[in-house]
Amino acid sequence: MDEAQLKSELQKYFGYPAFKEGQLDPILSVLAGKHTLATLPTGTGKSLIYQLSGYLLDGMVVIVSPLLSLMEDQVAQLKFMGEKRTASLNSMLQFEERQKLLSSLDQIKFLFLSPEMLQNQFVMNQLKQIPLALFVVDEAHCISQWGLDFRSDYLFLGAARQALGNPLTLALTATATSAVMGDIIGSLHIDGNALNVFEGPVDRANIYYKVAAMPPEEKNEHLLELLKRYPSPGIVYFSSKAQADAVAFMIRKKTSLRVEAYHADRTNEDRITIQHQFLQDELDLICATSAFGMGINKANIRYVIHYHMPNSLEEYVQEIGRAGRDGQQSTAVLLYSETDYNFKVKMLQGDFPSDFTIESAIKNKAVNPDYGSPTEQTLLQHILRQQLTKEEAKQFIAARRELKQNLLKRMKGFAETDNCRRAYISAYFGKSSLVKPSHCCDNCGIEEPPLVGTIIFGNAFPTKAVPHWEKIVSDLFLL
DNA sequence: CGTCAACTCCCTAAGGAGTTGACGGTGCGTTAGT
Repeated sequence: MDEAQLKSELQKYFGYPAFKEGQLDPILSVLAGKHTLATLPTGTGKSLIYQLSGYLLDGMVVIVSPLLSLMEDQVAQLKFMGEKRTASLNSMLQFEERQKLLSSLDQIKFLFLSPEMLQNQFVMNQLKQIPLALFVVDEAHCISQWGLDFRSDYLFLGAARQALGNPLTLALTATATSAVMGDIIGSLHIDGNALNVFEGPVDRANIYYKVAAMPPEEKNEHLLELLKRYPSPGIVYFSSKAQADAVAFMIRKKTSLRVEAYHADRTNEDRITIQHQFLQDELDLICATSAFGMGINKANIRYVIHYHMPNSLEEYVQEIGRAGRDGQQSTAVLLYSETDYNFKVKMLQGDFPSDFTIESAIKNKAVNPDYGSPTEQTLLQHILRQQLTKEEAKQFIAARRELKQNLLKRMKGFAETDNCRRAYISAYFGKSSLVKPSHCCDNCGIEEPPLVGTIIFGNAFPTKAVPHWEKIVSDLFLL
C-alpha cells in the first residue's frame, strides 16, 4: 500500500485529511509485515498507528499497556469513535464479565491487557485460538525501566510473543536511548533482520530549560517565587510522597493556587478526581511523584518544575515533555541540590542485594521474603530464574548498580553543565543535529521567555482562611 | 550524605548532652470458578 491509498484509508476510518509527523512510516512498515519500533513524542497520535494498521490487517490487535487507566482511556476513545469491538481484559472485570469476554474474543478487534495478564495460562490458551493481526507494546520503555526490578512480567513479553506464534509486533514509546531500544528489542525476542526502527525528534523547541542550584532549605522560597510569575497550569515533581504532600500544603496555605498532591498513597478515587480536575483546568498545579503523568494528555501545561531531580535524564525528559503540548512557550525548571544527588546515590546502594543475600538465595534456590526491599527480591528472583552462578549473579548486580549510577551521573551532568542544556539532552539521546530555538536555556545566556496565561498566585481569591475548630483548640492549649 | 526526630542517660528532678536510627519512587493481580 502506498501513501496516497493510506491517506484515503485514514480519511475513511478517522476522518483526518493528513497524517501527523512520524505516523506514516511506522504504519507502512507494519503493513509491509515488518516488526516495528517507533519513538514518537506523546500527544502526536501514537495510538493511531496501531489503530489504522489494525483496521487494514486481518485479525485481532493485542495491546500491552502498563496502566489500567491507560487501557480504560484507550477503550473509551475507541468506543467514542464508534468502534465497539474493543475491550480491556483486566482485574477490574467481574468473573462473569471476564468469562464472557474470553469466550468471545473472536468478536474483538482491539484487546488491551497488562503484561501480568499474559502470564495467565488460561488467558494465553484463549488468545492462541485467535488469529492476531498485531501485537502492540505501548509505553515500551517500561520493559527497560521496570522489567528487572519492579514489574518482572515485562521481561516475559518475549516468551508470550513466541507462545502466540511470533506475531507481527509494534513497540511504541516516547523517548528511548539506544540502550533502552536495545533492551526493548532484546526482551521482545524480535529478529533484528525483520525490524524497522523509526526515531522521532527528542527536542521540544518551545520548552525553555533552566536549572537553579540551591541548598534544600531554600527550595520552598524559590518555588513560591516561580509560582508568583508562572501562569497555570503546571506540575511540580518530587521524589518523595511526604514532601509532595508537605509542599502542596504549604502552597495552599501561602497562595490562592488550587493545588493537590498526587502519588501512590492517594486512593484511586482521589487520583481519578485530581487528574480529572487538572485536565478540566480546575486545578492550577499538581505536586506529584513519578506516579503522575503517563498517558496524561493535557495541551496547555505551562511549566514543569522539578523540586528533586529524577534518577535519569530519560525520566526527566519524559516529565518535562508534558509541558507545552499546544506548542506555546513553556518552561522546565530543575531545583538542583547536590545533597539530593548524594541522597540518591545512598539510596541506590540499598536497592541491590548484598553478596551474602545473593549467595544464600542461590544456595536455598529461593528468595527470603522477609529480607530486602521488593526491588531487591525481584532482582534475586531474576537471578534464580536465569540460574546464574554466584559469580555471574554478583557481576550482574554490579553491572546493574553501575548502570543506575551512570544514569544518575548523567542527570547530575545535565544539572551542572556550563554548556547548552538542550545540546546535552540531544547528545544523550544520540541526536547529532540540533536547531537551537531563540529561547534555548539559561546556559545560552538567554533570558527566560514570558509565558502566556493567567497568573493566579495571591490575587484571584483573596480569602482569609478560617481555621478549623481542631486547630483553634489545639492552638489554645499549645498542643 | 548530612539532617533531624526520638530516645537514653544523668538521678533530687528537670532539661541538656549524647546517641541512635531513619531517610525514595514507579503497579499489575490476588480471592473460588472457565
